[in-house]
Amino acid sequence: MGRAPCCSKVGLHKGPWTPREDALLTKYIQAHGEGQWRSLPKRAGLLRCGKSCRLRWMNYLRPDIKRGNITPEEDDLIIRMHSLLGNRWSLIAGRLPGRTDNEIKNYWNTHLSKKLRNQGADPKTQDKLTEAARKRKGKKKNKQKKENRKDKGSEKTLVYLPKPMRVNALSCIPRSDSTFTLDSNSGSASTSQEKVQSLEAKEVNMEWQADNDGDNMGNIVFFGKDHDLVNGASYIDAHTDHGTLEKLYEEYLQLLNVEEKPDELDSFAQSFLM
DNA sequence: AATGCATTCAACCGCCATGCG
DNA sequence: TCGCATGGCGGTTGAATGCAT
Repeated sequence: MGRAPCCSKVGLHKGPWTPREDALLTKYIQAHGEGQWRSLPKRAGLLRCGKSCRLRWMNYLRPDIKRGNITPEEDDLIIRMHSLLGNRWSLIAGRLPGRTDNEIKNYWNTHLSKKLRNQGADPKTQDKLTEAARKRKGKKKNKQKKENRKDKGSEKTLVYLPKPMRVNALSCIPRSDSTFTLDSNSGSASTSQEKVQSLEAKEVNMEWQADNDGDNMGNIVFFGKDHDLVNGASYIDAHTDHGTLEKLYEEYLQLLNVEEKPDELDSFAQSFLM
């Protein structure tokens, strides 16, 4: 006997959503907000699994979804982010406002992996963080690895975190008022230890102010709690998507510093992925 | 026009993490 | 500490569509 399914499958609709179902779901969420996915279908009058509702909303119906082709700049960023993060689609998506993890995953599988292959690169070997990601996931296959890591002792590798920004997939997408909060850590302590402690202690709420007169991403500026610029380098004044995306990627490179600090990569990955 | 193969992407599935009682 | 409910993630599937013959 396994675990009970997330919802009763009996009598539930499957497959493509109808416009009516979309309308019901959208209307309900607009009125009551997201969450309580398990009970949502019943309350919304939908014969769907809660997970299906959530997926439909997250990947398709949300008003802030950016439809349309992936731009070359996004394309480039996805490739490079993937080289750093591996198949962490939600994390990658979090850095591409308006894009969903599913969309990026599909785009990777259909376009980019092929593109890389054509260029003579192995799409799979790109992901330097895949191992760390797998460990985090704690899937059965890797449980032994996880145990081994435990056995190495409780010593926690210190991680140098210049100015990591934790941006989840949702928070990265501008709300209708174009202002939303990001979680970020601001690190300015002098030693690694202090940095980590400082980073853990400080949660700087940042606002992403994006003007609305153009695309989803216009000029973007990060502010600290008191609307001061955070850490100087966190200031992004990008007049193009590419500028913003490039900046984000540069930060990742800086954070990872893969070649020079290989031992720290995994720890960083862990902390970053938390 | 008909057929078969290739590609795309929305949706599903199973698993894991987290929060709560 | 344990078990359950729920949310979230990544891998996979399959229907729809495009394209070549």
